[in-house]
Order: sequence, then C-alpha cells, then structure tokens
Amino acid sequence: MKKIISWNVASIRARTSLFNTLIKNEKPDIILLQEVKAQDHQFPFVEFESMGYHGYLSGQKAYNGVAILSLTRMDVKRVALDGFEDQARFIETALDEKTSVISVYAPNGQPPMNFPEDTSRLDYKLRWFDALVKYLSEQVAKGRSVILGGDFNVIYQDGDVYNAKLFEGSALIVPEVRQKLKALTDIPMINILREKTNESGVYTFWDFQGGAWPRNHGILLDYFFVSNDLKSKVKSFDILKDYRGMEKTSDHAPICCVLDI
DNA sequence: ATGGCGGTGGAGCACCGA
Repeated sequence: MKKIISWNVASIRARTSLFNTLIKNEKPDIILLQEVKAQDHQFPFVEFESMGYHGYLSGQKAYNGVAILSLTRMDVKRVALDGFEDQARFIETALDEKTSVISVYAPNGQPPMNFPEDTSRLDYKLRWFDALVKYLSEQVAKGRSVILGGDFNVIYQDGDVYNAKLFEGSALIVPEVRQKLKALTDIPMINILREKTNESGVYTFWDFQGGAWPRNHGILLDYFFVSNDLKSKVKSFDILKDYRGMEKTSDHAPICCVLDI
C-alpha cells in the first residue's frame, strides 16, 4: 500500500514549516512537488533525508521546478520532456522495474500583462502537453505502469471554477487546452478524482488575492492520473483542504491518494 | 482577474502565478 501526495508548494523554501507538518501528519510514502522554485544547491535534500526521504529534483532558478520524494530509493528516469529542457516541469522516477512515478507542472500559458496579444506562452503550453501525451502513450504502449500527479493548469469543466465567465478566453480554460487534458484520458490514463466523483465545486487552488479562500473562490487544477492497469488498485483520493487554511501556506492544497501496490 | 497576495532575485521594483 502506498500513500502518495502531490502538492504545488509555490516555493519549497517558503514552505519549510508547513511541509514538515504535512509529513508528520500524513506520513506519505511518496510526495510529488511542483513549483519548488529552487536549484540543486537551494533544495533541502539534507532536511528531507533526516525525515527519511530520498529526494529527486528537476530544478531551475526562481521559477517552476518539480521534485519527487520517496521513503524508498528510486532511480531518476527523466528530468524533462524532449524539447522542453528550458523549463523544469517534468520529472520521472522508477518505483520498480515496471512502474514510473511522474510529477508535472504544466505551463500556465497566460500572456504577459503588458502584451496581452502574445500567444507564445499558450503555444508553449499546447506543445508541452502534446509532448506529455506522446511520451505517456509510448510508455503505456510499452507496458509500463504510470502514476502521474501534479498541477495541470487546466479548467476542464465550467463547474471546476467558482465563476467560469471570469475566465473566458484565458489559457486555463480555452477549448484547445481542455482538449489536451482529454487527450490524457484518451491514452487512456485514469483520472482518479473523476473516477470517484463528477461533482462541481471541487477545488484544489484558491488565489492568495481577493479573499479567494474565505469566499471559496477556487479552481480545480491538480490531479492524479494512473495507467489503466492500476485502475483497480486505487483505494482512496482526497484533497487535503485544511492545509490551504494554515499559516504560511501555498495557494494550492495538497492532494492525496492511496494505491494498493 | 487584479492595486489590494506571495514568492524570487538581488538590492529597486520587475516579473510570475491563475
């Protein structure tokens, strides 16, 4: 049995205290991190080791950065999708000879505020997703088991955001982006949350601004997917909302699943 | 949905996030 947590921490260095609380309370076997915003020398490998975790990082200065922590030693298989080495948004480790664990931080894709007609970031996002879907398809076709978690930066249905009208035309919600998330399920990869429920108003992100948390102005952005062979192994899924309400928190809540593997 | 938050970098304020 493996308990796996995925969390967009919005800087690992700023989250030290709350992250220790999470580990102490939840005792996960594996942790997928996104937006760690750290390079190798800034990442707290030593602290994680003292808590019993091996750490694997695809790091970068100031932005992005994904990591995997594990109680058991793993081998790093891949630290970027081919052609997307410039932004640290993908890391894959091997749990055993057949099973991959992958942490992803999808590009946001919104244009810069001072250049709203610029589509280069959205283009990058769409191409990054194409590379992700292609890579996962190849791995599944080879018979690998895949456990994928992270921040996908897609509002898949109108009910996945507190007010879809406000996001019309944004890079989180446009049809081309929604189609990329659907392409993942077409591989097929199993969306663990949506196996459990199809209800609206389920969120994993609440903006720091505008009182989004107390008003429950949330967005569903974080997911776990597993390859079809692991579908029957899924025992539970939860959004650990409490952590969004704690001191010095991230704007994302951790998500948690238990797999009978 | 941005002035209003929170983080990084590098020492001011620009840039990024969603």
